[in-house]
Amino acid sequence: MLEHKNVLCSSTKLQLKSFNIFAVMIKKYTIRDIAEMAGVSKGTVDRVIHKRGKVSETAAKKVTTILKEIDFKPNLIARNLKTNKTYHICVLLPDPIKDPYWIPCVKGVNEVVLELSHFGIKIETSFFDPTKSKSFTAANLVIQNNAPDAVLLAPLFFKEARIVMQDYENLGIIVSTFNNDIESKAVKSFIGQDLFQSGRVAAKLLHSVSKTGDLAIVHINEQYENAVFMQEKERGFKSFFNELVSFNYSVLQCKLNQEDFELVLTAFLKDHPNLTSIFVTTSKTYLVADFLEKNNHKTISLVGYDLLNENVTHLKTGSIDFLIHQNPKEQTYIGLKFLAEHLLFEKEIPKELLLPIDIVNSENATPFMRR
Amino acid sequence: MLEHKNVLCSSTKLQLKSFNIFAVMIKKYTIRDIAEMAGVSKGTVDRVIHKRGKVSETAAKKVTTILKEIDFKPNLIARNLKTNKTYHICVLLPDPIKDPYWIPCVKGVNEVVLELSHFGIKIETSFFDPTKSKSFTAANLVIQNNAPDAVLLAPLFFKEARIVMQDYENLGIIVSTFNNDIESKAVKSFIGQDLFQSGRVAAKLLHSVSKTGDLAIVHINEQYENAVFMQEKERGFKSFFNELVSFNYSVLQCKLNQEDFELVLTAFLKDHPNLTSIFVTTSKTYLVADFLEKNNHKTISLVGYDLLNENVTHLKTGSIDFLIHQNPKEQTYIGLKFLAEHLLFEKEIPKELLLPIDIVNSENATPFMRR
DNA sequence: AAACAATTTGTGCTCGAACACAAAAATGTT
DNA sequence: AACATTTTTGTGTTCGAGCACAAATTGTTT
Repeated sequence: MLEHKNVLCSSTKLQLKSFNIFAVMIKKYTIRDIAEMAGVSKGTVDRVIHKRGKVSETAAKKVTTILKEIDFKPNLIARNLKTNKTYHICVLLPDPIKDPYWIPCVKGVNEVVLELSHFGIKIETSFFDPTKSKSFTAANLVIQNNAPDAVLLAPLFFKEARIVMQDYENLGIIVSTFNNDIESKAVKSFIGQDLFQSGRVAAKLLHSVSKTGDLAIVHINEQYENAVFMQEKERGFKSFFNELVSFNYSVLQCKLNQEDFELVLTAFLKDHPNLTSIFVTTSKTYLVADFLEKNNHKTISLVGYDLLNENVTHLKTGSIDFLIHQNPKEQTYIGLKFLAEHLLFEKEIPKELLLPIDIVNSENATPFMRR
Repeated sequence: MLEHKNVLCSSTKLQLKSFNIFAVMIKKYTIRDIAEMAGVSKGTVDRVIHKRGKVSETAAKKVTTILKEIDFKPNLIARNLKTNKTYHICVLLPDPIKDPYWIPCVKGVNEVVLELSHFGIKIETSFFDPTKSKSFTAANLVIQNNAPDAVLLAPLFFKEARIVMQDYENLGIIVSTFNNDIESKAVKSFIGQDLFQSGRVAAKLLHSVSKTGDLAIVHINEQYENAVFMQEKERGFKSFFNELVSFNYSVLQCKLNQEDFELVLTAFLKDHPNLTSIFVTTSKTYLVADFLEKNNHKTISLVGYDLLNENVTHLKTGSIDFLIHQNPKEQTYIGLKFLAEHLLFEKEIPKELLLPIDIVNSENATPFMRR
């Protein structure tokens, strides 16, 4: 049924000489066709295709030859109609109430649900507390008891996630991850961004905004979640300036918590009067922006992460220069769709898909948020 | 078959109390079910659904009531299997040999072809000369003679496109456009970017790189193609600086052709020694970058369009500061997929979809190009 | 060679919607 | 009332793959 003709027109002259580059008019073979060609019944062909055995060697050989020869692709529509099977996928997300970064993921899930509504796909979403690794482990236990066909999750806790992955593998449950790569061969697929490169993007942005003065990398709430992943961004950020010839300013580091925030940051800024740029490695960028705005540090450039409403507000008033969009919705959408299509149509899932690192300023924020 | 359960866990305590927010376990009704419920035969139900007539008022009413009550959705898999119809879509692109900007579009088309390979969709691509409006018109004539079910095209020539659209409408052929919006109600759908906003993004980028000095908008090869669309970018660009309080530099304009390029640009730069920023409104940005590099104008910031290899090279050497990615591949992909899903599954197509305006610097270019 | 078991092969029904055609009911004509 | 005509309704087959079960073939034992 797949047909794709490519017609080129030699457009130097007005007259259109259209000819085919490749005219794929693939004859659609059915199991019955193959049966006839091989001189057997469709039952036999079916047995060969599904390796159900109970086929004599001679018959098997005849059928396999023809199968290969014509590159037989079964009609998935018909298969789907017959089997009428419902696949079960669980999605595990950090609770969006605790961290609004994850809100768009729910939308991504819903989009897949809508798109695949004619097919037998049951999707169940559950949440864990992004500040508590035990909540993550417990949530995975619940899912494992549900025995779904596949799972999509954001493995916020590196160590715990790697352990949990083993259980899934033993249970024969396919797992895809997104947002954070835990580099486990037990995961089928990872959808996310290159965090090292993401740090380099931030570095380049700050460097193009201001060429002089010291820079600071700010980590917020590093004790929970994401520690490994923040470091990756830091490494990328530093690598950019290391490669920069004739760069003679400092790249500093500053760790903040939401509790002692103001105190520590005030002290830090006092210690480093030459500071012109700040890179915040999390979506909590607005906290720093709030602070800079209140304390009238208008000259400091700021780059951070994610299109939370608070961040975008600061982007528009100018207290944040750029945001890097990690596109959690798209990550979820793609990860889930891959799983569904794998179950339904036996599509191959890429081991890793790195999405583009989106740069956002005051003028292009809206369409990203609307999507 | 559509099922989506949402399980929330009150994650303040470790114990997971999971409960359903909405458990959509939609009972899948078949035509036969409805027939039974209405006390008629499946043939009658079928006639009602397809408005084939030949049904008594009483029977029709009974069926319609139930149909509405349970919000009946026919099994599209079964329908597709039965009808076994092949839909025909034509894609018309500017010849990528004449303008490499369009190369990614072909990849976008191929992706749809692959994804929908199990369904009856025949896609035919043809090209026209982007420098000759007559070539565009002629190509559309060829397509109209082919009588496809739907057409996706990039209407580079505003006036000619609006005329051609009428013919399609009269022939009952669905047309979607991408890249350029010709604002005709004869087109089913437009996929693209907000060009006005795109100009504003460029303005903001140049403003964050250098706060002082005059700026120039450079149009290249305006006589062919795109004139209307370049102006839209210009308007956006200017609007940004008009809104900027205490901005007292000039926003100049400069029109170039590939023939007299060096001469005119040399003269222009001599005339405006305070120039610090250039905005090129087309993918030919590399021409300006080449010039600036050769003539040692290192201090001038440059923002332009599209991830052509030549442009990206300049991005990495630093002679282009930012590129705006118009994402032609994604535009084609989405436009085509919408059409296919509309034909196959009667999905609604949005009248307009504006994709995000992607900002690209030296550090995030690669993943955009790989996709 | 008959009787039986084991293996191989073929047939026919199913999934749900579409549609052709046959059957039945309603209406019209004499 | 008898028959023709039109309108309405019901039945059965099809699409292609999957699978249960029946039929046919081969092999083994006495």
